[in-house]
Amino acid sequence: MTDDQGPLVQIGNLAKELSITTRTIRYYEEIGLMGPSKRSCGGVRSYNRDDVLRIKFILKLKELGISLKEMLSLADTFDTHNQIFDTITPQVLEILDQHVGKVDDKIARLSSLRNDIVSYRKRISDLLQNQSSE
Amino acid sequence: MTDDQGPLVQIGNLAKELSITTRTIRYYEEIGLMGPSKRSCGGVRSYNRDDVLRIKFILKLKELGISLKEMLSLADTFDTHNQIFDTITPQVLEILDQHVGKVDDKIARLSSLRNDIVSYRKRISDLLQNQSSE
DNA sequence: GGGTAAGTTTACGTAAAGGGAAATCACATG
DNA sequence: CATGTGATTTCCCTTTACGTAAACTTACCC
Repeated sequence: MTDDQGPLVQIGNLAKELSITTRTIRYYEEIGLMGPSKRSCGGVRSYNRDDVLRIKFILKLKELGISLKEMLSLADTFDTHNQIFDTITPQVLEILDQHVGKVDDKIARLSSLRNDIVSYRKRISDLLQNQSSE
Repeated sequence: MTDDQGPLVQIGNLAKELSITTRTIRYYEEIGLMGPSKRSCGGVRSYNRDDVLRIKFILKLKELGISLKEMLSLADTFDTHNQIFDTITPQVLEILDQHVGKVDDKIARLSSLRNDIVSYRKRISDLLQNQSSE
């Protein structure tokens, strides 16, 4: 195990690099998504390459619509094993699959909603026609 | 104009009839979607046929995914004219059209999201395959 | 040693659409 | 009259993912 995990970066620069705010990073730590970050003597947070990978992974899942809460249920597995792409992946695959299902549901609901709107629109529109011809 | 708008109904019965809670009805009044309801001497709300129609209309729009805020922008027109299906409909049609557009957008975004998830899933899955064969 | 940029914690605020509880009031009936 | 049921107002609570402010400390530069 190497304690030297590459260059350390501070929260501000990391946030800038990832186009998020420092608040977001601290929040992820706050809710337990990140585990306590290493601090310098003065208490300033610093992040190594693995930490950065982890945040990027979180952001990726978020982008795919996975909620932070859902990620938290994965966090345990995250933490028992430091290796992200080993023990974690099967569970992630499962979550992703579930999520595809959810997305499909949403799409179906929206399509049906679209039909409802269009047919309701037609009803109103017809009503308007009849009124103006009276 | 007839002041006699049919039978008056109280909030509890109305709520039951529409399968919503009394809180919801009061809430719609609270945010200005309904206008102040007529009160009996004691201050008890009562609703006539037009009020009921209006709430039903609101619920219908809500079912179609129109937010209460969007409805509020219509509320002015609602209020200047008592006739719902006369002056109001063109605006409603417009909102509905906009809404179909929004729904289409959402569907498109979800479809693209679906692709992202599936391809990300594949990447992880491949990674897992390679690792286990090493 | 002074200035200031960036870090820290703590804690409250936000949007949406109401839910739920408390305390008081209205109305009908035995 | 007492009681029970339903209505009334008012206020805080909920969820999600942070934003924002206050008050303070650290880090860095000249």
